[in-house]
Amino acid sequence: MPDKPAFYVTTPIYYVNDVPHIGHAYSTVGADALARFKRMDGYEVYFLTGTDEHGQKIAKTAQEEGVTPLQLADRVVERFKEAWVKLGITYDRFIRTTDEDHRKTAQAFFMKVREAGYIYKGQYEGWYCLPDEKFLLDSEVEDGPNGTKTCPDCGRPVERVKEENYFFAMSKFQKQLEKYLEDHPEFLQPESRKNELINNFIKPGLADVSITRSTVKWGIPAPVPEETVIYVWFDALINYISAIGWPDGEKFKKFWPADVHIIGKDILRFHTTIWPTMLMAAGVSLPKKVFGTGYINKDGKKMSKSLGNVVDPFELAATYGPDALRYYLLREIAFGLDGNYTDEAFQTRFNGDLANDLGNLVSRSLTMLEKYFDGIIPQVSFEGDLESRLVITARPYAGLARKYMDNLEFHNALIKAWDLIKAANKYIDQTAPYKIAKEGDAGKEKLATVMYSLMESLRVTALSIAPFMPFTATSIWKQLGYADDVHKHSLAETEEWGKIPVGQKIAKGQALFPRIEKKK
RNA sequence: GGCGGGGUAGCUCAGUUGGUUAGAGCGACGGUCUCAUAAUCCGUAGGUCGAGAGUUCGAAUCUCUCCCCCGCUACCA
Repeated sequence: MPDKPAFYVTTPIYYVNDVPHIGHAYSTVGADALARFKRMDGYEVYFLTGTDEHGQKIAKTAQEEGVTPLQLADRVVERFKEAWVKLGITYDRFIRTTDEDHRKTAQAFFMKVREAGYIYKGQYEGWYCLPDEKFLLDSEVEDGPNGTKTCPDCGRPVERVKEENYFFAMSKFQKQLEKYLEDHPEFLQPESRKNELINNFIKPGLADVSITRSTVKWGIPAPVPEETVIYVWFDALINYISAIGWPDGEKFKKFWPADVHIIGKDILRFHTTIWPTMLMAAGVSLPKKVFGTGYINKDGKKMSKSLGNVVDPFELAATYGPDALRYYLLREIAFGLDGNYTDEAFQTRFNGDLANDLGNLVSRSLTMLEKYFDGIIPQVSFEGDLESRLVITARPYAGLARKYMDNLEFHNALIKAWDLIKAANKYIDQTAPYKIAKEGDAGKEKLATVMYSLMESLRVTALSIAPFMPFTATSIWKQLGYADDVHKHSLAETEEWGKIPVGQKIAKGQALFPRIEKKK
């Protein structure tokens, strides 16, 4: 078997201090659509997701709940895994930063960077709140009376302390990083965030970062004589290579460098400063692309627990189906921009695009095939202009979708997939098979052509939407009478016309997307 | 304050390197078919392209000034 080209996509590893929410669902669904698309397009894909489990916050939350940090993490991890099953996420590995191989790799990576001379001992200076046993940043402390500083949590005065820590000499990679960004314009995406990052963080100068914490206990022990743990970010970022067996695992050799790290815009910074310079320090090549997604607002406002306007994606998926949620996220919002969720927009997308356009097309087409040909796909007898128009609509999809998917423009790929759906609805109107049917035997050949063309349209549609709406694609595929798995088929098959087997018996099912009755 | 991104039909947005009457979807209005989830399909809607000035034979698209909105400016993940 010839070697397939490799494709490696990652999501962020989610911090287990919070249960899965729509932001997690968004980036993960996007990564999944991309992974599925690439698989269908002939790539050997490795799709990584997981959880980030170390750090002071986790330790604190666990303590408050009277469990160990690991117990807390175990519980939240289950929530994530369940969530991803429900949304049809096809990850290859769910990595946890508490996994043994990750811990070892993180330590080895630390050693490697240290041996390379980029880790040194230094003084970390900052504010410390003694009662809370907590380090605070300059930006976190608040002004107290007489020029003193106070703790934002408890209001008590903080003191200036020094801690001996290990530092990563990020500043040494200033020039190298700037050059890399210049030479690789596609590295930092979306474009709109690029200057923001470069001007704010990179050009002003990279500062060395303290990468050990002796006051934090919950973390990976640093491979140094002192008792101290590796700073969570240094630990977490390494997941992308520990998951595939850096430095000499087979998977690492095959899949690294990653094709794209999909992340939230809030952590774009870490992925375009610390991460690339860490890799430079260790002599590892850099990922090809880092893509920051936007936030999803509710009714134009930031979602927050205090506002009580948090949208539960899993409730939506349970009510309207996982594909309705996936479709909304990928079609309504341009990946990379901030998006908005409203019940109205969801309903409009659902009824308009899914129920009326797609669901109804499947329904009306299969019903007619049952009525006119007992559900058996007839031999096509001729092809006219109207049929050619369907073919012409279907054929360019694969090429355009490849281009869009490489730029993570999911919404554009979906718009193109809908071209055929719309064209097929129009085709029915233009050919009016229900009228031909009344002509009896005289129109039989013509009717066969129309019905065959419709089945072909559905076949191509099922393949086109499979990466985005896997459950729906499977349902259409089965209704078309196929016994195998639509997801095992290839994107290239959308470019061919006339593949659905004559004589195949369809099996019409229930409505794919029952219309949502208007509220209010 | 600094840096960045935007202001285009009622709403959400497209508008490549400046070039004929500025586009799509949704909504609205009118019409049509009847296979279908009262779905589809067709037509209509006329927005000073934030404001002003400039460059040009010609600008939504380039330059300048101004107004408004948003994001980033944290060794928290």
